Amino acid sequence: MSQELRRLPDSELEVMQAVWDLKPPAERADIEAALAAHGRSMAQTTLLTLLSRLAEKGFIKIEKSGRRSVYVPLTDRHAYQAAQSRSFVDKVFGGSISAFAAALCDSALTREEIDELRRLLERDEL
Amino acid sequence: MSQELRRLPDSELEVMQAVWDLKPPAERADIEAALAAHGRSMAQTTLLTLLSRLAEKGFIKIEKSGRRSVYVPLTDRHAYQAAQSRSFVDKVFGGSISAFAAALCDSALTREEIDELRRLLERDEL
DNA sequence: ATTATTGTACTACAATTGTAGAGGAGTGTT
DNA sequence: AACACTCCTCTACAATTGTAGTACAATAAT
Repeated sequence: MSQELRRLPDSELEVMQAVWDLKPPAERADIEAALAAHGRSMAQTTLLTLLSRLAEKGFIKIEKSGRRSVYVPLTDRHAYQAAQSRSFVDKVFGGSISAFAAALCDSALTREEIDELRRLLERDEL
Repeated sequence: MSQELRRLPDSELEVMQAVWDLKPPAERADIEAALAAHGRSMAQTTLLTLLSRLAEKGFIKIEKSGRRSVYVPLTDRHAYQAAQSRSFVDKVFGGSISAFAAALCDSALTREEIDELRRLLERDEL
């Protein structure tokens, strides 16, 4: 399964998010559009470089579909998010949940977001 | 105040955490010990390099105290934690609190930690 | 004084990250 | 067929990051 799910650098993560957002047989143009929709633009070759790095890291698989290539995610977004969340709390808060909670309340999240988070955590608790 | 509080690379963050942990006139040996206490060891010169990088980035100030140098934090740990939390939720969850909550419940935190977090958020909500 | 020890500043270097140009292989156009 | 347009693979390169050796200054030990 998820051997390590190492942290992806910002640019690669942005591309990966686009790949996860799209329905699997995603082509370069689709990914480009998805990124653009988020106000993120880069040279085509830059995007292709990032995609090959993601493939090297085992996050996606690049399949040849004639001339074109299609990019298929090999990792689970939720698994990645969970792993990174754990590692984030450990690295930034030394694993302290109370410090984490304090930061969220402090200024990381708005009051509305905190309310929402609390509600969601309660619901999931059932 | 907090101009940007850019994300620190892992190694620098570990050192910064040690500096934050110690009472302000921290000497290299203290920081070294604090790191060791967390099972983290590195060559003295490596530590010094990281400290100067932290100084370059404005996170600490290096003061000469005779032969020795003392390392003083210039940034607030809580501000850093809050800023990084916000940026983490944005980058990893696209700003979605519900996705964030799901990840925490999923496997990022243990059930006990989730309980604790929920309790803390509720209390802070008052 | 002479030498050993300590503490820090510099220099070094490979790996990673962000970005993109150059160039070759198909495809569509005329 | 010849040219233009696409798309992708390679190569490139500066900045950042992780780590540490060298070298020099000051202090302590003999």
